[in-house]
Amino acid sequence: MTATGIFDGIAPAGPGSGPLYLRLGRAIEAAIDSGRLGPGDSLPPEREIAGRTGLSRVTVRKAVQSLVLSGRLVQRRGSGTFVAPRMERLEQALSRLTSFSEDMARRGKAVRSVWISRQIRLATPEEMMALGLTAEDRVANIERVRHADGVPLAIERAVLPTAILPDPAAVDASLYAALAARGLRPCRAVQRLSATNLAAADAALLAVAPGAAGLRIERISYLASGRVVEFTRSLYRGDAYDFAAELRLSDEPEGEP
Amino acid sequence: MTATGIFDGIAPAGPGSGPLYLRLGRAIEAAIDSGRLGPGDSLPPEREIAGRTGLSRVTVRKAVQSLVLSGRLVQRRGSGTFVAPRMERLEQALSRLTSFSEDMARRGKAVRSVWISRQIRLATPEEMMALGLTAEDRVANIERVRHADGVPLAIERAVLPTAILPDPAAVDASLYAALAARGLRPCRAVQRLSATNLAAADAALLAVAPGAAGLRIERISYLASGRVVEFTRSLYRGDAYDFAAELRLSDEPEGEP
DNA sequence: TAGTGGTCTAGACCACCAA
DNA sequence: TGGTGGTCTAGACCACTAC
Repeated sequence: MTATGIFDGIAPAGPGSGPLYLRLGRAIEAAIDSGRLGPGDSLPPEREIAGRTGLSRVTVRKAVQSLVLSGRLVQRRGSGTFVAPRMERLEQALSRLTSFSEDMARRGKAVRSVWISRQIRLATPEEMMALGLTAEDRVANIERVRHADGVPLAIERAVLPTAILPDPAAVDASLYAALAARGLRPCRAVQRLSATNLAAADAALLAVAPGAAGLRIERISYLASGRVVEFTRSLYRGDAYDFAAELRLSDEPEGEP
Repeated sequence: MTATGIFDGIAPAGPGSGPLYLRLGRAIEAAIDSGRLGPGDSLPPEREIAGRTGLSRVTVRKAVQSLVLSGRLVQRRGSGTFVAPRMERLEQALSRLTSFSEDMARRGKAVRSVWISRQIRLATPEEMMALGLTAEDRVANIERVRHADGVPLAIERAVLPTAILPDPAAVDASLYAALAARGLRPCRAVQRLSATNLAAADAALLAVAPGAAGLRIERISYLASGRVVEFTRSLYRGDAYDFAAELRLSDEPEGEP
């Protein structure tokens, strides 16, 4: 379906205000919001939009780019530009220490991991800090892209002391399962979340546009003894994940117990 | 300071691989990482970079734009392009129900709120769902930009049943203080976090580039009685905030206690 | 007033995909 | 092979800032 009439009133003399690329962007977005363009529908070729609106192709591309960035459109070279399919957002509790594999299994999703790296190497200064190691210590480094039902959802880069995980190749689908087999499953973790624009390389791994918003999560996990188990830096697709947290009013002053 | 020699090896015949705008972007980023360009330093004008590298200004702008998006550069029209100042990241606990004002006061920050809107209006369908209202019910709508030490950090859009807050104009610096004065301070809340690219309007309110990553937080707060107090949708600057959460292994099935 | 970033154009070539 | 998006250019005008 190629909606007609969406591109009226964009021309320099037309109504609306502000830069032309913003006006065109709003017009396309309105067409999606109103349902005149539905998920999977194709937009006309950039050259045709340019012709119809009287704009240059550069300007059309600038308008489209902003919508690609915000995840409303998808572009495929050699194929076309399409309205992005409705993305089902996955919700994850922020207070329970679960593993990705178990989490997805509970939802009935087919999990797949694409390995980026699985090796033993020296710890970086940041990792030494997090894991409490020295410059001579080595770490098991595990990096993978997590998929659920074929959709890449997250990049996970974990480092563990070799004392905890001597052989990273032993990790199959679930890191926590491998740890549990050794009796070293963490029972507590501290996480830090922030939002970031995905760099080109990470964006490619997650099949989103460079610069798309992602959730960066750093997690340090501990055994009951207080020993550090893992230091994991993950990048989640911003359009695919919701993290849920429950807050309680605490009158106690902050500080170590 | 205007570093020289940063722009070598960018020309079409030069080394490196991939699109020219990516090569130039990497070169500038490397100059920042290596310290040859420090916070506050200015880049040469776009036209000069174009001249030195043999690229067109459009290509130079594309390279610079990606760094502006990721927050490494700041552009000021009529003035120039500068390396972004180091941003101090604020950390906030995700398990404690605190108010922005109190949180910042505890850190010794000067808090300021810029009001966007303060009104009584009908509830939208989404707000009816969240607050448990009907189509006839009205809500107090409070929208403001939160600043700490002069830096815009978050956009906060709260709606409350008029039964809870009959007069939104009574809210001064702190919403929670106003509620506490009426004996209606929430003691529990459920939050959902996700990452998103900030739309142009929101980005402008937060003084970041359009498309920059932001953290979207939806919060529904409750009284001890279970009555809903507020439904708040906030957008936090991705470059300014870290949210911290502690996770525990829970073997119990999920559900209400 | 001079210089900066912001917008816009017309046209070109390349890489990729589908028929 | 024809059409699509991806990259790139040279040049123009505007809006704003600093002086």
